[in-house]
Amino acid sequence: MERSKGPHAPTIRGVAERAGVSKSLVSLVLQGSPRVSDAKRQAVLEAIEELGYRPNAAARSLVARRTHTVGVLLDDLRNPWFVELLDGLNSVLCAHGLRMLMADSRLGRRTGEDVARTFLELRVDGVVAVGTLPDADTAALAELAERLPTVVAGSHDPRLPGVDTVANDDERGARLATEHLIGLGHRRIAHIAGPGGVGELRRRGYETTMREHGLGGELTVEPGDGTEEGGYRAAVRMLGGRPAAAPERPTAVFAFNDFSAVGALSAARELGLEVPRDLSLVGCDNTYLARIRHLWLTTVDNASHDVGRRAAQRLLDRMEHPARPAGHGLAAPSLEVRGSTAPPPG
Amino acid sequence: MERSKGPHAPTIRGVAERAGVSKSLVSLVLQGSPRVSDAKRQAVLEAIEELGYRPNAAARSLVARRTHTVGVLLDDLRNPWFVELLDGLNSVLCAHGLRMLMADSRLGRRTGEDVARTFLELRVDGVVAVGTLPDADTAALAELAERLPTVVAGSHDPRLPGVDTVANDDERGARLATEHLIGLGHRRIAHIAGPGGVGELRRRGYETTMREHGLGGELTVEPGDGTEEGGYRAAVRMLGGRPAAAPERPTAVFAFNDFSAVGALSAARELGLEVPRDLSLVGCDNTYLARIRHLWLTTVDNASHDVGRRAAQRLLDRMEHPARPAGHGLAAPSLEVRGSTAPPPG
DNA sequence: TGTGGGTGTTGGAACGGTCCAATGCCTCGT
DNA sequence: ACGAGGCATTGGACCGTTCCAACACCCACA
Repeated sequence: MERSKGPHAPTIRGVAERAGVSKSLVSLVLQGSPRVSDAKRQAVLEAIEELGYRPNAAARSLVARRTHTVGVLLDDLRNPWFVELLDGLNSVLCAHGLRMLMADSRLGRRTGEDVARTFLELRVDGVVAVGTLPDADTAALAELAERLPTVVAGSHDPRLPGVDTVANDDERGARLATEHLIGLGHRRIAHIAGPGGVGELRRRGYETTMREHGLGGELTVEPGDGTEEGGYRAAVRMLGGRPAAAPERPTAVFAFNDFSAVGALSAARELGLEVPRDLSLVGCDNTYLARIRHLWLTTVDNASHDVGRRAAQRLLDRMEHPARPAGHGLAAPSLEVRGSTAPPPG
Repeated sequence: MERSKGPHAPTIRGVAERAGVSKSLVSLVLQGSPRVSDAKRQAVLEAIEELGYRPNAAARSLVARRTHTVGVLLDDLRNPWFVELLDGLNSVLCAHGLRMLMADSRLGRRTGEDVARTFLELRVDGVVAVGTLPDADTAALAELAERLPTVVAGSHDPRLPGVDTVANDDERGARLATEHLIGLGHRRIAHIAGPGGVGELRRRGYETTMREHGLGGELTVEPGDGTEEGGYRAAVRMLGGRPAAAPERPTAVFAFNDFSAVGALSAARELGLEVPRDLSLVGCDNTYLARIRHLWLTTVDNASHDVGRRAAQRLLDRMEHPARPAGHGLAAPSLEVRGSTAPPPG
């Protein structure tokens, strides 16, 4: 761990010496204080430029007790809808001079690193947990929430005291999808379910809508796990082993997410069903998978960018008023109609 | 004496007081020094537990002159192959007690320089730039590289003095793909090109291999931009307007990446060509797109995980020996044969 | 001519750790 | 019996910044 003996990074003292002023004055210039004479300000700025001085964030945050950094806890970077949400988060946080420290709890777990501990040691100003976290991390999040302003984005749980949540209205999104299919004339509409609280909400939205339209007798729910493989298997169970024209076969499927829907798409093709002629298919999340023209899925857009922006707002709010009771926001989803839905055959 | 502004986070002094020892001893315990009596160690650990003490990373790094943090500069989080690479990076860095601070230079677009400034102010111990950066950021990277250990991962340029690079061997990957197609019996093999230095290398690999097999006369290169849309258009230009059985129509296409390949897939279907019966298709990057059974692309796996691991190794190396001349590593790609390639028709 | 208030500038005390030299104590060899 | 040496423990200097109280200085005013 030997350090090169070369000159260390210049400090405020070095700048002061070079400009022929005290370090306090340099500090004032850095903070844009108006009570500095133009001559000295100029001298200081020149010295900074010449030395290539950069303030040391660690020293600064040590005395200021603020790091201007927000910890972002991700479940899995591989999930494409995260990116939209992060973009929304970032735009608002950036505008308020905060930076994001991202940690993928899945990447971290492999090496046994405790992400929560890292955030605490770094004294981040707040934490945003994105998506549904594995149960193991819920305890860690609870511990974080006791000490730091914390917001959950893109998921409704865990509902912890003092933790705001901002999510898309999953139940309403499921309703939009189901109503779209009913509007096209479908009656035998099945659902491929997904895991977690989000999965439950989407299933409930589907079931409620079906019942409201007098289709309670047509309810079909196959469990899935939110992966393409899971969607494929669920679809095979649902559609396979029956002749294509069997009267009880579903004519439409609403899947938990785009991955599941794409799995179902493959299953349909293998079973000789053409989408959307023989089978309509709706996904969820409007990931770029759904935008691929070879797939071109009708899907529910759940306004992730907006969720991210609102989560950031909540966090800023909570940083200013730590004691305020937790709020729970919902963003309005919309339906993105593409090529995987059509009226039922016949 | 004491600020009565509320309960600040406990410090090492608070722990010391509670355990009835000096702050120095607490520090020794925290560092796992063997020269501490069991009794006092126990007392200190209990005090830490009771107070919920966490060391302050800022204070620590202030004196240690190390932050144990590596800045990761991303071009675009949306690009799925990044994730594999990050995973590889993370595994090695974590194992050496370093954490990653990720910054998407596109998210903070207005400020390519700003990301660099942030990294400098935070005094990160090193920087990893992932992928091909936009030109605007190259200057910022050069400035960073002058002051910090810097490694470029997943791209061959920019080649800056003192900057190591680790990338996959793009030329060799293209060679693997082309040879696979030639081995199946194809002769009229076209290429959909991509942007940047990587695009050039892959094109060169394709061209060289074709010539080596006496197929220099069959070279066909259509420009693309690495997107699905670009791949689609290139394929339409290449295949459209000719009867399916035209003797000069390519029987196989090697695309710059999986996105382009998927675009080409859609174009083929629209033109009534069945893949792989009428047209073979090879992508590149082995993203999870290629793994979707509905697409099931033969593709080049460019060992991103390995690239990430090796980039981390380089960085660790450079952090210890800052003056060592820059090295340029290549990871060996492999071919992942799936369902989009077959012998040519007839 | 003294008083008072603003204005520009400064030294020094934090902030929360690490590290080093110095301390006191205990054991051991001679 | 006594100094040497090892060991556990401690105070204090330091890292690079911000902030505050104190300081000269100048000008207006009584």
